[in-house]
Amino acid sequence: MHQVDTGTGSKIARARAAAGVLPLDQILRDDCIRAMSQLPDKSIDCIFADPPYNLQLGGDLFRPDGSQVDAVDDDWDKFDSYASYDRFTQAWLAQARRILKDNGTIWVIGSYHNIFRVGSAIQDEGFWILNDIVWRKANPMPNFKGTRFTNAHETLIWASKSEGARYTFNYQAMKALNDELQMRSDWSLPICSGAERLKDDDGAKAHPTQKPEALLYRVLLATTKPGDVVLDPFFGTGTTGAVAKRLGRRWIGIEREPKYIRVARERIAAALPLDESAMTVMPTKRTAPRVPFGAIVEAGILPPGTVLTDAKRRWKASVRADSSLFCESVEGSIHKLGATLQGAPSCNGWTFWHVEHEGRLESIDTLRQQWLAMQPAG
Amino acid sequence: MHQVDTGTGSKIARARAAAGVLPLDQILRDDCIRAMSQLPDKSIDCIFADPPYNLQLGGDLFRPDGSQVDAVDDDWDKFDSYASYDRFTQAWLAQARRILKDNGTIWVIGSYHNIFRVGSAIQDEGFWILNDIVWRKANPMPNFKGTRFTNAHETLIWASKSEGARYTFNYQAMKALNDELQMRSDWSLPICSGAERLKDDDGAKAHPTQKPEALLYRVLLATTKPGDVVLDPFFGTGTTGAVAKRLGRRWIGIEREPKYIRVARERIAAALPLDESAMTVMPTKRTAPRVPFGAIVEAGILPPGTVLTDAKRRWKASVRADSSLFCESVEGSIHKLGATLQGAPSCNGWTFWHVEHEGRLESIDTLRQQWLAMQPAG
DNA sequence: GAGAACAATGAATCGACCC
DNA sequence: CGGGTCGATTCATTGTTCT
Repeated sequence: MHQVDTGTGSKIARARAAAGVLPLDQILRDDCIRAMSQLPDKSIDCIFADPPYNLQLGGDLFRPDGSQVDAVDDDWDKFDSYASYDRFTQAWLAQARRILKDNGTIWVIGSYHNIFRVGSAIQDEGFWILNDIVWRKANPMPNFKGTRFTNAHETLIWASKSEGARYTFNYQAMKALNDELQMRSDWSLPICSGAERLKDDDGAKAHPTQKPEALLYRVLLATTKPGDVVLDPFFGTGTTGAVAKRLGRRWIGIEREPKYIRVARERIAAALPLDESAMTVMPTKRTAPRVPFGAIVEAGILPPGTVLTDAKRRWKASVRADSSLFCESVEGSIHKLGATLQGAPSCNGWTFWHVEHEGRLESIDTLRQQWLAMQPAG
Repeated sequence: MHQVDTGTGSKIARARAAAGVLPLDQILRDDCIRAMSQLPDKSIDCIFADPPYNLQLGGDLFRPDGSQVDAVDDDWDKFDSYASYDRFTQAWLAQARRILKDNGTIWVIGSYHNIFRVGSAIQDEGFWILNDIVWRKANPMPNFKGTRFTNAHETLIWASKSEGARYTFNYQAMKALNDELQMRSDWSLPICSGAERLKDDDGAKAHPTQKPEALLYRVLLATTKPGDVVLDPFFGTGTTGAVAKRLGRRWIGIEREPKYIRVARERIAAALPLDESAMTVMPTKRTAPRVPFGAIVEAGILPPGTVLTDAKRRWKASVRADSSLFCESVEGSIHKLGATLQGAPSCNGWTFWHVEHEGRLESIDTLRQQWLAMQPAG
């Protein structure tokens, strides 16, 4: 039997759960599968799950400046094999499915390490995938060794219990949140840092994978109603609980680590429910789109092989397939090469380089304007 | 035996394939599994696959009892259907793996309908996922009913054949394409439309899921070298072939539908290869020729006794005749001493050490460039 | 006190080559 | 295979210290 960790009243809560009454707004200190197994059938409106990713990291990783990356090396993320991870996934999803209401939905977040296993298991359990959502990280950690693309996103799966289910989707709320445009399946949000990031007494991060509240805010606002019961079987430091409380949803958290529970309990106690009016607005920072010169080349506006020149035709350079320029034996980006040729510390390649067009020179910055005008909004 | 569909010379090409010579720059009109099964082991540098996600196709080929399945079959529930799709996926991935070179990589694109099955199968076959890439569609089709988030992206998986493989990744080229910032795992590109979208004589789109050339452009530029052999087992109307030809890569396409083959062949014939100079990309510095520091000293560019310092002049070290450095009681190579002094695990001595030149500090890396420029070609 | 410079850090499957 | 050496490699944001 799980232990209801509410500080007071845990025996009462346990008895209630056994009697089919939900332990609302509480953290259950237990293994998630065992804790879920004690909750009644079809009693939960929405499940948000952030399971271990099974990262399978190798040795230590150092930044170019020599500092070491603080990796996720916790025991809870270690599995012997894909098969063992799959068994774990199937087991907790089966319980999740049992306790979910027929019109409830489930969210699971993961990365390429685990999300394909999780997605397959969700389908195999009979859930019906409604969307996969990409959380595009505004400020991801770079790839320090230059060996791959910067791993700049995580994936969420949103699924109903079955194909025909009548799930909750607050279409208008999402549209309002997105400047009256339909909310898309890619969400650009910063990672959790700064004041929001929970710290231990010694200043170290309290949990290695704390999710931003803005992410949960959007999830719960989109797919639950006020008063709905939201369960998070991998509660950690309680982002789901804090946001649920703010949005006037009921919540249940399951977490094994007393350390995380302590932090979560304090945090949620301090969270203030929002006014009804405040619930519809959540300022999201918008960043102006940066146009890489490469986009102009990829789009075929300025094909590789095109010759560029400066305004006074002192230098000529050719565009290459990767949008770098070369001029005799020198090469580099539009900015770098412009700087090198002039012997300047820096150079705005957009205004420096020109292309012959109808007999006269045209700055490539005008091409950038054209390209921007061609782009659909969003 | 597949049929080599080149218009002329198909018998010759078939004979060559059987003899272990690849049917380069050709479309094989055949089922993809059978066609791949006739290609030699470890012969392909890169595979790009856009497998179908309509589940009938899996059933069409792999229903357990061998019978044919129509588009809609009530007896054919979704679990049988997933199993069938998984068998199909496993079968073509196994062939793909066999014909892929040990240092080759595979790309697969899909949506939430199939990508989780495919990703799991990729891992189960022993491939090692390097990245998952999100193609963020700049102009997706809206969700007309307002029942879900606008499905505004597709997912690509990029994987090497095994964990330790030395795959091709043109890091600097990608960085150049993204205005000197690391290329991220989310790519914002418009969907294929307008003049690029291939049409039948009656004006209908020639293929339902034609991919934009810009997507393949980035894929091939990032993870293949000129002359590499790229295989597309679901060739469709030949986007992979057209871009491969443009970028100076060899290609092999496999496609069953004569209608698509006809369109693809015309399209690729019309594609123009880039000049070799335009095809060149920023070199990865890891493959640049190595210059021993001793050569700089021997050449008299930096005579023994010269004093070097780091950029912030925190340390001073003297060059000895054997090109080692010493600083007080410590000594070592330019790299080792830099690491030791900083207390870092490693250090690039070329960029760490500087020399006073005309009143300002100059990195010894510029001396390396000078020395390289002095050397006779070859 | 304002602003500049510096330091810290985030779910990461993060090198190549010779002996 | 292990061990040693060369030497390639980071972006956005937040917080702290210095001028």
